[in-house]
Amino acid sequence: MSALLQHIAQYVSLTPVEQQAFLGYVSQLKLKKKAFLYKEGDSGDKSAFVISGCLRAYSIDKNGVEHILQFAPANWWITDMHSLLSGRPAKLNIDALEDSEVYVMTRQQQEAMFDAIPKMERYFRVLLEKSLVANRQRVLDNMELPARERYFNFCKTYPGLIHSVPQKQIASYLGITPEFLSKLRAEVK
Amino acid sequence: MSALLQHIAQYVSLTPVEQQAFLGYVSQLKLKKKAFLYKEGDSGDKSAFVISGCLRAYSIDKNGVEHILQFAPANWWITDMHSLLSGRPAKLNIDALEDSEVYVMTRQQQEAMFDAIPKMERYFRVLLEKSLVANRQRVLDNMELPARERYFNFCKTYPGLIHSVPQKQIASYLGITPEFLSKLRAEVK
DNA sequence: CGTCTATTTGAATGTACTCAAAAGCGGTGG
DNA sequence: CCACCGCTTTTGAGTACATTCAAATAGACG
Repeated sequence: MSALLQHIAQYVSLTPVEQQAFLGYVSQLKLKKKAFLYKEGDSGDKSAFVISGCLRAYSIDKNGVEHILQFAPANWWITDMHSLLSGRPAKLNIDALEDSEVYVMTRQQQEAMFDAIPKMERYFRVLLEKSLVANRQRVLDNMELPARERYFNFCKTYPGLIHSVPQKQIASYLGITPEFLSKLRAEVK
Repeated sequence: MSALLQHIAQYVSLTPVEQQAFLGYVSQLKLKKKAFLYKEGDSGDKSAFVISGCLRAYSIDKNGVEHILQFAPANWWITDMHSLLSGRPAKLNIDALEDSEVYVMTRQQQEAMFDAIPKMERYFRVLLEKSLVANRQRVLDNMELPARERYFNFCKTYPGLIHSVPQKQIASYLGITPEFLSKLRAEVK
């Protein structure tokens, strides 16, 4: 059974017919390491559910520095939500950190899907609630904690990622420079 | 007609019967300036929709410093979503910046309401999408922009708040000290 | 009015950044 | 299979943005 249907089943119970119908609104896609789902300026009207592998969403600031907004390991959704809602070109880049397999759903498909399977409103409503909690906590952490403690928190929260993604990218997620993260790590040892 | 029903009508159309039913799940409350909806440690199992006035949600860090996570002027929802979802005691404080009037809905009422009026899933799903966009942008802004530009952005985004809330609190929202905000403002003039 | 809080200003400090260079590591091709 | 190339990580020195602490001034509210 599809990893996505299993994930959905944690939040709402769909009938077999609804499950089949749902799968009609998504398509499957393989992304090689470093391949993009989309880049800044592209359409960005889709979201992806990661079956295996890991994606990331990041922006590039006016000095050319990358800032990672989100990592998406297996069973996570990832999208440039601003672009998805507004229909405007993406401001984020989304690419694969390793060979990955994802489901893709366009905003059009999603909207049609909501009309066809109203129960799915709840699934996304609940996921959005959880995302919002995590993002708000991240805002607070950035205000309350020094980089050192944000790094410790990251290690606790994403133990899997620490060994699979370059430090440079963890620094980028934490909002600090790779040099500074290196120094933090040095003083811990 | 209630400000809340008007707000809902922007996203989903309820029948008069559903509207009446909906009002059965909320209660109205007046908050004097500085009165709390709840404090850290309290139950926090409710959200509020601001009819008039303005509320704020903030946490207090281990040094006793306040960090404002959200302002809620008229027509905004505000809650400690983490507490709301987990059922655990609030980590945020929510109080009124001025005399305010709000609708209050407990999580229990909300869940019963979702079962009774499934259309309302969409209303909250859409609001959550918008909140998430705003929060993710805030995370990025904190990483990409110096305090000076975050302040300018704030002025553009919340022109109404600048004149009605103390600078101290704007600094707290921006993640800087009131002294530093004062210096930023001085060098602009 | 008088008191309490918010804001301003200044000096000293600290956390994190920039720039530069060296060392480590991984992948790729000869 | 090893050598080389490019990218990541480390280390160091100098710098900048923002904080802390302190004191003076200005404002708001009873």
